Amino acid sequence: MAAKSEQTRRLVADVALRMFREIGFEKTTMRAIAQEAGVSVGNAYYYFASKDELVQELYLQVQAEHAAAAAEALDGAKDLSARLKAVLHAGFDVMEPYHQFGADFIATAIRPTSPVNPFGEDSTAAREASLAIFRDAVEGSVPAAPKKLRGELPELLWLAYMGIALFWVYDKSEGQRRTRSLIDGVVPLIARGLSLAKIPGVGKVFDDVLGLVRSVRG
Amino acid sequence: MAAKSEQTRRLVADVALRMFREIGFEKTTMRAIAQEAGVSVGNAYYYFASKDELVQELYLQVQAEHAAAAAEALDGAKDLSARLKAVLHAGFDVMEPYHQFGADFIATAIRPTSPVNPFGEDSTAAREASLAIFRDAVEGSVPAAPKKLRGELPELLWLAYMGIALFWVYDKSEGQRRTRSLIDGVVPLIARGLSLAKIPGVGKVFDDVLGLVRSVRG
DNA sequence: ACTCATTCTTGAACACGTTCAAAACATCGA
DNA sequence: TCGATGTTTTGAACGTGTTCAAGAATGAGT
Repeated sequence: MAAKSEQTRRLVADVALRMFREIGFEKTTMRAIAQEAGVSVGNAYYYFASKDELVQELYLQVQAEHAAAAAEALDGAKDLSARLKAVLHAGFDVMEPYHQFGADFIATAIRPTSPVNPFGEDSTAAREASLAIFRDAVEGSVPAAPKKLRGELPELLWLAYMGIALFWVYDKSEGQRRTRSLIDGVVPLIARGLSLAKIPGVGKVFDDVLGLVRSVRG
Repeated sequence: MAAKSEQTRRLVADVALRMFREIGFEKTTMRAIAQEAGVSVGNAYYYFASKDELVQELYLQVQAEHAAAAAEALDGAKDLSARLKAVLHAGFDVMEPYHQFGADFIATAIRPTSPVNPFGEDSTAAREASLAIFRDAVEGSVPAAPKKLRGELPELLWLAYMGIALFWVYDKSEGQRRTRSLIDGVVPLIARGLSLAKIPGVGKVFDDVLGLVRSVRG
């Protein structure tokens, strides 16, 4: 019966995620997870090859919630600024309960060999899902973003999102309001910056930036 | 005799740094360092409170080398592009032997509590030294950078340097030539971008970016 | 009902970073 | 020379993530 197996897996994952949230990454030892879940340590390892894989589980869940929250928040937002803010704020709303966990998460995630690494191969699916959120924000925008930028824009915005997430991890202000201000400040600037692409002298530079992005991505 | 104590400290640090370079972060265990240095584990801990502090030792050394190499490379470079390239390439020249180590270094350094965290308080001195390199590059530039940008520019360039360093860590191409291409591509774009600040419509956006940077830095 | 292969579960064991009480050593004033 | 005081060194011990040989439970085929 596959259901029983899946049940144990979910139990371990749920206990781990709750402990991550409530007592943080370091205090959530594999032994503590196992004990709390009423299984042996080895059994937890049967379902998750490493503690990192439990972090990945959290990553996937947060991302699914972000996609759902973003889709809802995008409803009714027309211009790019509003849509970007919607998507970004939705992301940090979802991440809020895990703020204290963020530091350890990033330390894990930034390692090239980590399954959670957002640039790595192991998380291609997760990255695509995350990218799709930004593609959605850009493509549904009225007025539309400059045509020549539209292809690369979601990826660049996603990259900016990673940067803001890093800022958020370091943000010790209550409720991370400094991160919220950053979003509200930077998004209109991005939108205005993009509108500059029409100016001839500026457009050339934009083209070269895009060229560089393309050549470097390979 | 203070000399003997300092001698042990240097011995441990030198052995550790060499092992970091030669066999990487994980294989360089505290026990291995101690054994190779001919001291006990506890003795290594008497001088370095954690493995991270040995990483910090490496960080300081690499940075001192960077400052020296940059100063030399800046000699004779006049315009901002040339000076920036000089400084950046000098940095990665110095870091080259530690490339495989880079991933673990960044995972350590990105943790807000780490003594090596480039944004943290423990490394204010190190960050200032690193910033000074970029200040030097900007201030000695002929023609000079736009006046209104000159204050924040070194900090922004340093930030870009951190971003390129992250790219470098992931760069698996031989000799990290993709990172070198990125530098050669992005630097002229930065220089050209800055020259756009004179265009009225663009200048306003620049001003707002600077305002945001200032308001967020606190 | 009885194999037998597969899936699941266990807990002892390993190497690691780190801590700490105790020992060894050094320095110095009397 | 002798103790007293401070500095340096030691190695066993702790808790951690992870591994693994062994056993228990399950299920399919006869």
